[in-house]
Amino acid sequence: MARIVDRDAKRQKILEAASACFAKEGYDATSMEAVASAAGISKGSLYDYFKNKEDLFFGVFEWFQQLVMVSAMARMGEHQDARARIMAFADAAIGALLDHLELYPVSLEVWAAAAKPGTRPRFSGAMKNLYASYRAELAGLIQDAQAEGAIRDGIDVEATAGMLIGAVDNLALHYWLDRSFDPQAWCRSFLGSLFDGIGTETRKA
Amino acid sequence: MARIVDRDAKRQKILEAASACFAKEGYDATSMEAVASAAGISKGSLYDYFKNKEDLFFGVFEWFQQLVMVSAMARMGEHQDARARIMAFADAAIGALLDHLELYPVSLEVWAAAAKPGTRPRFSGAMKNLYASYRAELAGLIQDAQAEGAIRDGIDVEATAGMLIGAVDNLALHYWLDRSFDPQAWCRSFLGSLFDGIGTETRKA
DNA sequence: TCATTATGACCGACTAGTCGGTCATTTATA
DNA sequence: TATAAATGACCGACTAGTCGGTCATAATGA
Repeated sequence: MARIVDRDAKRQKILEAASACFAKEGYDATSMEAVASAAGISKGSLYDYFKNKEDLFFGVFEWFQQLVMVSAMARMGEHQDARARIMAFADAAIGALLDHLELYPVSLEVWAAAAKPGTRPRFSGAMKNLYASYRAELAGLIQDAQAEGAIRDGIDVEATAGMLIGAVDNLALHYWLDRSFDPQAWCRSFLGSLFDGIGTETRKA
Repeated sequence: MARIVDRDAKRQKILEAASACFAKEGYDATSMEAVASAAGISKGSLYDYFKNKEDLFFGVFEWFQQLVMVSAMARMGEHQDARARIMAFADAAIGALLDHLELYPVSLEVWAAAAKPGTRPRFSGAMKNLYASYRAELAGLIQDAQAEGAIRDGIDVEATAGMLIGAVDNLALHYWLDRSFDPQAWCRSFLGSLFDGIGTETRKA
């Protein structure tokens, strides 16, 4: 039997196999034996690549995170218009999550891990960073739009970015749960409303 | 030892004790022995009140859900203005979640349970219903506002309600993770932006 | 080139412990 | 005493992580 020489490639393969297991069965219900078997190696070998189960799962989380990021990047195009850039950002984020919807349960398990005392700091810290970076990205786009005169001054940029990121994240969650609506359409429609306002009273300034 | 006569009261007590355990340690890390001990009974008695661990956890979920609902109701006041009613609805929802923030991890565990094959239908179904009812409630308020002329026609009511509910839910999640911002302020500011619009171009119609 | 040695990937049986759930027994009440 | 409630010892199934050992390949050197 050919011996594997590329450790990184093998690590990747394990992460892929593990992500499928974790997504399908959940963290606790996934045994290291099952992951090893899915990756086509033995349990002992698994421990040559990952210190323990938590490390393996954290690796899966990082891998998934990057997968989504890459998908999102690929979906973002060039846009002159600031408003179009914000739309594209939201579209890309949702699209990227939909691209890998079958792995979405991994995120749910990460949240659960962030709630457990043992793994809390590691996972909650990572989540905090992840959301902060998305928020900062969107906040930057909003400020650009303000500079271009497409979005008015006087709005709370942080709050707007935070709420929108939250809404988009939640959208993926609900779509995973219920496929009876079109998340992209919801998001576009909602962003349109946000830009134009849903109220009938005359807007100030 | 005084005999407990009120089975329902005892059930309540168990649910309270169990919710604290599940919130603190997570579902899998919480043993039935630990719950029994926290409730001041023996493990065997626990099984007189709940068929198995999953049932106990589902009971905790329902209990928590109701707790939040009651909190939210208590926070909703009477408002003539449709816009104020929507603001109050969001305020009440967030406030209610903050009232019981220490139990929030239970929600995370419910999501994780919804991702596991064994418990998926039961928990994902319950979540679906829960969000659908919140969405319907908010959609109703928006339609009322339209009827009153406070919100313009032509917006996608379902999408708006869904996105807002998602944003609010996510807000609680992030506040649980990171206490460095004021969720109520974010939400009010965001709703203000949504009513008035953040764009500078003249709104149609 | 070929024999010797070193490397480390790979394996899977094994340890040591956990925990959900049961049930024969005990305890308390009416 | 009869009945209902409460108990906790016990069981069986399961699994994270370990470790001694194997062997294909790479490195070395004569």
